[in-house]
Amino acid sequence: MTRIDDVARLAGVSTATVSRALRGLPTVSAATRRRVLAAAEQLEYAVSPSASRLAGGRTGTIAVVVPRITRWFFGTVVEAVEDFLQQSGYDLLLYNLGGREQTRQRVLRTADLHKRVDAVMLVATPLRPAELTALTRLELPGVTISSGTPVPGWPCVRIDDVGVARTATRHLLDLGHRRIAHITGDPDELAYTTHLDRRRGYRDVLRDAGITPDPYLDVESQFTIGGGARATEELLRRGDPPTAIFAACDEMAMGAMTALRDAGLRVPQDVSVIGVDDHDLASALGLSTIAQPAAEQGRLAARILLDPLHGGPPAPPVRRRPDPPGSPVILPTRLIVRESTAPPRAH
Amino acid sequence: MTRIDDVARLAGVSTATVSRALRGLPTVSAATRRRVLAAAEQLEYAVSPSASRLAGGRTGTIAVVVPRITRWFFGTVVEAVEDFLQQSGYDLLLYNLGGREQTRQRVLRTADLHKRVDAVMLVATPLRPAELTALTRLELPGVTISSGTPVPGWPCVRIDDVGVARTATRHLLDLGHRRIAHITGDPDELAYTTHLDRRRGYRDVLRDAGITPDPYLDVESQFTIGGGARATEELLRRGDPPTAIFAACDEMAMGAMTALRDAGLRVPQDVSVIGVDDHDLASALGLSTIAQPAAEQGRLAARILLDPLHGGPPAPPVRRRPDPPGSPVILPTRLIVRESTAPPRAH
DNA sequence: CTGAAAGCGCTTACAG
DNA sequence: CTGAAAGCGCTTACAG
Repeated sequence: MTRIDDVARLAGVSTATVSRALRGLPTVSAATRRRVLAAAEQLEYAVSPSASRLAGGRTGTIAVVVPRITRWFFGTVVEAVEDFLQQSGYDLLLYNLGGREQTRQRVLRTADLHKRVDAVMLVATPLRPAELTALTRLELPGVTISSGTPVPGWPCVRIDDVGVARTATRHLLDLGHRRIAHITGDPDELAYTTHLDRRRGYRDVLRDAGITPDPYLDVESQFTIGGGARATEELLRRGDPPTAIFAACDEMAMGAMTALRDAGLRVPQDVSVIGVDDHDLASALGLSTIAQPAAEQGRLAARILLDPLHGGPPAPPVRRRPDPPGSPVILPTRLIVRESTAPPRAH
Repeated sequence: MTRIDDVARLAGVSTATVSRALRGLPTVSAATRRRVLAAAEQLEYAVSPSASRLAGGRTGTIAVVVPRITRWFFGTVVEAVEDFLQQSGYDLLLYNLGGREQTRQRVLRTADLHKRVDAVMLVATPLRPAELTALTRLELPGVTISSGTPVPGWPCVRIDDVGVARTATRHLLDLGHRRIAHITGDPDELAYTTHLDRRRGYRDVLRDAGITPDPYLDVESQFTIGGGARATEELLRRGDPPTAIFAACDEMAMGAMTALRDAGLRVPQDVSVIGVDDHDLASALGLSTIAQPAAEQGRLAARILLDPLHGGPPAPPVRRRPDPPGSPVILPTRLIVRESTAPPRAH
């Protein structure tokens, strides 16, 4: 493999100059830069990341932590982030927690993390108090997406989860529903707030309409298709089924549709169903939903993260954001009405 | 951050000994090892990957290249691979091609890759001749999953795509169908063989049954839900619809079910549908399919890749597999009959 | 705008 | 089983 001194020799300059020219630093004359680039091209030179990182103190790598890459939201976010990082010349180090305690500890072993990446993106990953303390002490730049623990100094990109639930529930009320159930996920997980926020929005709107939220119509399970199915079966088992179900995500809504069908109930004639996300399959299934911009959240978070990291043209390594940002960036969501929601049948 | 000499000082040994003890090399006395580990623990020492990589010549990183992480098969594979690598102490560098020429070039810029990772896993990513040549010259260890270009010296983990198609088609024939359509994906992509293999199995079985494959019943689109829907719409537009559709993957099958429903046709009463994968949603939708072990393929491929990489306990860096493996490892698949396939209605 | 030299934090022969 | 020393391939003050 060609090294930097091969390029330096061919271009007739020092290795320091090659380094500067290749990184686009402004302190290199146009003529010299041209010669260096030509030499590098000719020798098919690629910088050694290990050497560059050791000498420069930057890793050029971003850690992206997600609960489960196979869930629609996280896959979509990662795809968008990877795209952005790739174009910016950063590597993406993927951590898929997958509910494994061991992985979790490895990721949040902060000394490990600190020497491995320049910044961290935490997607819907709530932190335990000890983890938060350790991470904060690191002074690594970072960004969070979606609900989770706010990390001091880290910007946050998300949607308005309470608002989303309000919109969904109001849509069902507007159609004339009164017995509206809610199914949601992950009660056992850490300090997730997504399911709490969405439940809050649901209850608030019911109360505004003069309806007392009925605990019997509120079932927790997992944020998956199977979780939605199980929650719905539980709902049906309790007797006196609702005329509408607000599922905390589309995957759960799909599970609900299946469980309803299996129970001989038709959607929307017998029971209306609405979810949250606008999953790829939602339109195929005719599922009404509150669309959230997943890719956009990933892209924006990546942009925010890299912006201070670059620290301007001469790119001195910046170890933390100059101005710790305040409130989260809230991206808009919108109601999409499809075939899975309709007025309840007359009594 | 603590460095190796901090640990050495506390333990009262040289940095060389710390290095050996921490990596578990056998040439360290038990007592010394204990002291080193205690010191490292006490100082919360974590090795610097950059320094270690530069000095050791190994990156401890595996590149995983997938077409689109958001597609079921690839997400599931990546999750399994990440799990395995994580447990083995390797980092996973994710490359999501996403049809972007630019990313593709960056990934397959071999000098870049060589300095960045110890090995490569190529998932369903066919190579252009120039890419194959460059990659082969690198002498990097690697493994491929699913169809794609065989790389000399790289093992391959996959399923029998021809066999899968045969089983699916035969299932439809056994039910009594004669007008069986096939919808598949990615004709524009590079030298994919998946769609070719599956088409071959489909045609072979038809011919065995004395049926001449009808090009009018064979539509190409994309390997996605939308692709399946579009292919099916095209099929219906051509008139005289089939009584059954064999879709090259479950996502296309789901799109087909939607398109059929939109056209006022019922599944399976009017048209039977079968896919390939056993996607998470397949059982929810009652979709008959040929199940393939996606996670298992990822896990196995990771194991194969790391096995020679470790090269035994003393772990000297091995640059290529000792014995270039021969034929691919073929994992079993199985027919799962659900509600989307049934005998055709009597004429 | 450019170069010589030090240094980033490890691992690896080599010697004992 | 252990240590002293060289070296991995860059980047960064520092000096000019």
